Amino acid sequence: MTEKPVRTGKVSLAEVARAAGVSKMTASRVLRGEGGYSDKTRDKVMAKVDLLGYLPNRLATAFAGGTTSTFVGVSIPDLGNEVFAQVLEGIDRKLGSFGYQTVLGLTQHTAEEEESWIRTVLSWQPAGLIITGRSHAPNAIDLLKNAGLPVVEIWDLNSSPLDTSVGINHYDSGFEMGRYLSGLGYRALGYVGTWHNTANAASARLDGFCKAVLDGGGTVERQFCLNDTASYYPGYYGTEQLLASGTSVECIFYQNDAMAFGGLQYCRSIGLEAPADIGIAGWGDMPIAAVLPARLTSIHVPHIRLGQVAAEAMIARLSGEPFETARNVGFHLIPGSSVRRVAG
Amino acid sequence: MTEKPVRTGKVSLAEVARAAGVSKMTASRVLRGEGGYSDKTRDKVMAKVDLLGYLPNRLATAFAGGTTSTFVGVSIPDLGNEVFAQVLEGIDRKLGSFGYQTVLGLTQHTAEEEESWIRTVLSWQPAGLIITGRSHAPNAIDLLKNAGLPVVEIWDLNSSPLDTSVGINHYDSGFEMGRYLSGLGYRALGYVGTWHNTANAASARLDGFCKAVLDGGGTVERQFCLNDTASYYPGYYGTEQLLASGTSVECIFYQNDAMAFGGLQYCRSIGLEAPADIGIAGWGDMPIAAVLPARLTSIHVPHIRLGQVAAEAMIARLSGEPFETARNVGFHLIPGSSVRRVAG
DNA sequence: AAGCACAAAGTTACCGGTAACGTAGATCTC
DNA sequence: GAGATCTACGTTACCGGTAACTTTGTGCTT
Repeated sequence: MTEKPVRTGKVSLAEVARAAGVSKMTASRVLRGEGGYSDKTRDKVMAKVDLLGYLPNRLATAFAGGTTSTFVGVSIPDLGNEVFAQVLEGIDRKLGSFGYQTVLGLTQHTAEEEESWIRTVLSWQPAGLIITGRSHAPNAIDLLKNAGLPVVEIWDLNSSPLDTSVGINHYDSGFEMGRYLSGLGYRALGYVGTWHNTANAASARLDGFCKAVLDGGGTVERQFCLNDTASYYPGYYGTEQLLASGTSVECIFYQNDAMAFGGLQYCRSIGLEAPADIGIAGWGDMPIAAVLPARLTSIHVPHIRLGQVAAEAMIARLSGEPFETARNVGFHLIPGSSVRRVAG
Repeated sequence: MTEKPVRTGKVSLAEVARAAGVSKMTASRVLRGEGGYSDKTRDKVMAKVDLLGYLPNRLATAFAGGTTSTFVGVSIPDLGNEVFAQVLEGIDRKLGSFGYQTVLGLTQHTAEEEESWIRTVLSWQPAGLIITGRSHAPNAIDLLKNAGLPVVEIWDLNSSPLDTSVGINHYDSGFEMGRYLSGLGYRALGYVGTWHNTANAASARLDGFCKAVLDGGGTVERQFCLNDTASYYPGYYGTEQLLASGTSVECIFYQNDAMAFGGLQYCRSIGLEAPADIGIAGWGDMPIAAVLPARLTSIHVPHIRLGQVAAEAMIARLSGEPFETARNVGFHLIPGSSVRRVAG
């Protein structure tokens, strides 16, 4: 049995200090580079750190100092929707580069899941929370207010947020799409999206869209896929349902590009081509749009950037630096060629 | 100035106990439902918990009891690749339902990022770690071994893992695709993927693929997109590069379905249709495949289930229950109609 | 050579819970 | 009715760090 040079199991600061022949406090100072020790002492301590494979216990540090942890709780509805995955990627990369860790929570689009997650994650004394959406359970709001930590609400811009909001105005983006399609002459419009029992950004888009279409004298036929992820197949299936409902539709607006692509494929499968036979509009300018032969009419949103800005907002709040109450990262309409001008 | 009923800021167990007129220990017992207190005492304590809005400090609990935390570190290369997003979703949902929290780490496909993340996350005393891939930095391996906690390596099945492995045999999946395409008569094959400076599952697939193709007397022309996310556009662009290289290629195997779709679109843009003019094969059976007019030849992998099983493995290890050293969740080839039988 | 400033340590107490053990009073047993 | 047992608590110590304070030693002034 040969003795291993590196110890298994936990090595505490006290053991390092004992091995180096100094006090815990001196070892602590060395490890934090705080100063107040000689070069010789530093070398002695660091040598033992390496030898013993010491890993600091951040739990103890966070707990002891009253200094907050480096956790940031991030809640996202689901990851099946590429858009949210990108936002999360933007957040985690930026947070990570500043030494913070993302504690993930998938809320499945329900306020109850969100509340329960908030309760749990708060009990871990996070530095702050980034949560998706602006509508929360009343209890959740109380929890967040009482916690007294930075809260960044993302996605749907909230001009009077709990703390800080980063996102875009989804209502406006829907409205702009509605106005654009109305302007092209479309009157009989359709909408295909998913439905979760929550007021969310997608429903805000739909509201804005309907307002613009109705203002223009048109109508909107809606089709929802219940409790589904806003991905390709629900777009395909939802379109089938919508077209089977009997009402004639000249142009369909989808919850996002993935659903729009699914819809495009369904239309093609029954011999309808866009934009000749039917108009197709998506939302989000998702990666797939870049490879389609005809540019998909959509709304461009800087997803990754949105995540990064949310993380920057969190870091600013944690450093005590100022940050706007509401930061709009903006969107713009991409006309595309999956719709066309039609006779009013 | 009206007094608010609910206190802001932190309320400690000691304060609750004092308010209820009992000792900290009794309050602690009530909160944990451990027994050893009267109904009257329970009610008194719970009333104060509600009144003061007490939230337990799990940091202190985890720190104190020596009981491990409920954090599970999960490292994933990136989220731009839908496949990983789905795996993560499977993991987080399952972990969450057992009361564990996911601490996310995006390693950007580099062993250095992974090592630095492992070091950081270990210092938070997680209950366990789920990490993607089987090749790690030597230091990272030491860290994991010394940490003495459950480690589940996912994605690329490892028959002699650090601890537990959950995944599929990527080499075999590539081999099977290679054999299938060879069997159809394809000899001049192409591969389009991304390249990161790490031995990863995708390169194992390519190795298996090449072996099978070479065994069948064929050749493989490779095209890599450096440091890119395996998504639609790199597939499009990589195909352009491959076809521009001059060598003639009858059929292209892609790193995944998203890239295959990108490739399909590029081919179409230059007048090549699959399977008539060129064969196209993907990998992963991603959501988009469900809405394409011609079934994409691919390898089906149960992504979400893989994540769930990984989480189950972790939970089993944490509960001290047995779990296989290596659990193969399996794959199967989907013949599809984006390839065809050709003259040998 | 006494006095002082400062560098380089060590000591003590504490963060918020929980394990382990102690104890007073009620109930049971024979 | 004395001892045994049980219930319902309270006390103490500790987890692994760090803040705040104290002590020791060294060199420099004057």
